[in-house]
Amino acid sequence: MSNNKAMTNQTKKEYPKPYGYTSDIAVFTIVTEEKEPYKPPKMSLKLMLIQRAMVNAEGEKNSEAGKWALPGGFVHPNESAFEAAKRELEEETGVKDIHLKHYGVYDEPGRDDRGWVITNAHYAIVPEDSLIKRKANDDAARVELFKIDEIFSLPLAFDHEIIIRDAIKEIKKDLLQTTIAQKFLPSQFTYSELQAVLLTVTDDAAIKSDQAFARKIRMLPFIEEVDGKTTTRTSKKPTKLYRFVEMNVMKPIYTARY
Amino acid sequence: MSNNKAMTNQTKKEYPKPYGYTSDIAVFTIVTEEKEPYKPPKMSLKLMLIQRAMVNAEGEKNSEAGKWALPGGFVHPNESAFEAAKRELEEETGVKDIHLKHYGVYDEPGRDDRGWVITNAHYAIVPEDSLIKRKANDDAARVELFKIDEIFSLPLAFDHEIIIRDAIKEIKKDLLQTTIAQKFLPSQFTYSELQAVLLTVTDDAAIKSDQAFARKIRMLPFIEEVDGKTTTRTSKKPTKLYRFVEMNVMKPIYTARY
DNA sequence: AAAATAGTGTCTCTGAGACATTATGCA
DNA sequence: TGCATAATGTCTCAGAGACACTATTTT
Repeated sequence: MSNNKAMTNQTKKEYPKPYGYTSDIAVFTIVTEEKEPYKPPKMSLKLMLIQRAMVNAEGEKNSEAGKWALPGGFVHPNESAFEAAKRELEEETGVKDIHLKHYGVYDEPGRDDRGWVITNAHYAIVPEDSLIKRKANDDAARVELFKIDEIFSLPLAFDHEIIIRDAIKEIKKDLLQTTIAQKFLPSQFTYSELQAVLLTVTDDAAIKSDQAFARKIRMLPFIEEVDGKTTTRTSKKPTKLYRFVEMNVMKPIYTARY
Repeated sequence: MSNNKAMTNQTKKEYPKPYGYTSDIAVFTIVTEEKEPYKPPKMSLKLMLIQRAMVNAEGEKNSEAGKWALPGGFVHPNESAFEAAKRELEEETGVKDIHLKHYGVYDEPGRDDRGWVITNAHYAIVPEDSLIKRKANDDAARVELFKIDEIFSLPLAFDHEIIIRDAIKEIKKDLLQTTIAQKFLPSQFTYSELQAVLLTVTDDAAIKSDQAFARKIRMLPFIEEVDGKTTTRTSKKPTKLYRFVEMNVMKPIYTARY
């Protein structure tokens, strides 16, 4: 705000106010598909969706009943949308200190039939087990984890299709361009575990190749070897463990390698 | 939105509605500081700010009077915040088809003394000359272009300090990580012109070095040589011209060079 | 011994970076 | 001629990528 003209207009004209202000959260987890002993994991990126009830508390037919939607809710006036997302996520999953990122605003007129409702979209990364717990807590609403390629054959509520598409784009970008992959991993991990996470969103040959990736990981400035410690959880041969180092990574594309 | 519980709560409880919904725009331009014939340009990134009037149309003292602020205004109910930003920018500068990007939402309770006002922040990239034109059009409000390092010694209105800090961070990131640098350049440009744009936001040795950059530009997949054409606007020796190629760039940091 | 994953040795090739040199055309 | 900018030649070095091979441990 705060253009002079807009300001003076506003104080007399009283522009219409939005009807509602909400927060939605795309809750992602990476599930380990096959985990046999001494095997590197096969992982798969999944999104949590909630099926809307057929009727509301008054027994009236719910809008968008039966369709799948992102968890979320109204922002309280004493909090920001980000705080609301954090609160709602905690109510849903019982997990605190979760990686949460705002990635978009959806305010197209007509996107919600209840009126002018603005929503802030966030994505969250949660460990698989906290979602399983949640599911047990609340069997009233149907909660499911879906693989990325299953989602768009479901009936989705409101404009959640586009919100979910954007969430997927965002998390894929962030997984490859930032160090958030660590949020899906134990604090100490093997090269093949990091590789499995990255392979959920990329086909890049340099990441696919085991040897190439095992070599590469040691020269990444934001990853360091955990001295001496090994694990056998991914192979029979004891394997080196790595950890992320706190660091801001920012390589210009103009100096990258192609 | 659309958690079942939140939904039913809301339809009876009528959560408080925001008082206002606004759009702010951080308008950036890159001005050519010295331009002698046959010289590569020295460029500098600047941000447009508006000084708030002392009194409003009713003659009352304006809130945050005299302080510097981003242009912006209230979102109309028949448009999105992005459209509002586009409209307001056009009203300000008279320029259409401008690069505009949403980068943040500011909704902390108490950020605006008029009440619960949510603002969407965008940044825009406009050619230098359109801002000069605008300045001439409207001498009622003081409009100035400031260098990045001058901004934070100014008195800034509302929470615009943090909004501007984020804008600068965002545009710096985008300049180095995407191909938006082209928005500051003519459609055909020399290596030293692109270099000058990038040097407004980075010190990277590989970009600073003339020879290194001149070589590098030819192997960037998203830039191609304009065959045969040359210009002498940056040197006495005729210089090759380049253009951007439409392309999605996305190199994982895990395969970058360090 | 067989199987499976981790990790290294080695070779080739590309490109980064540094430095020197050449090319061009104005003043 | 002198100068400034553009562009190339050349050398060295690091690392990518491919392939083969070794290492470790379980069954």
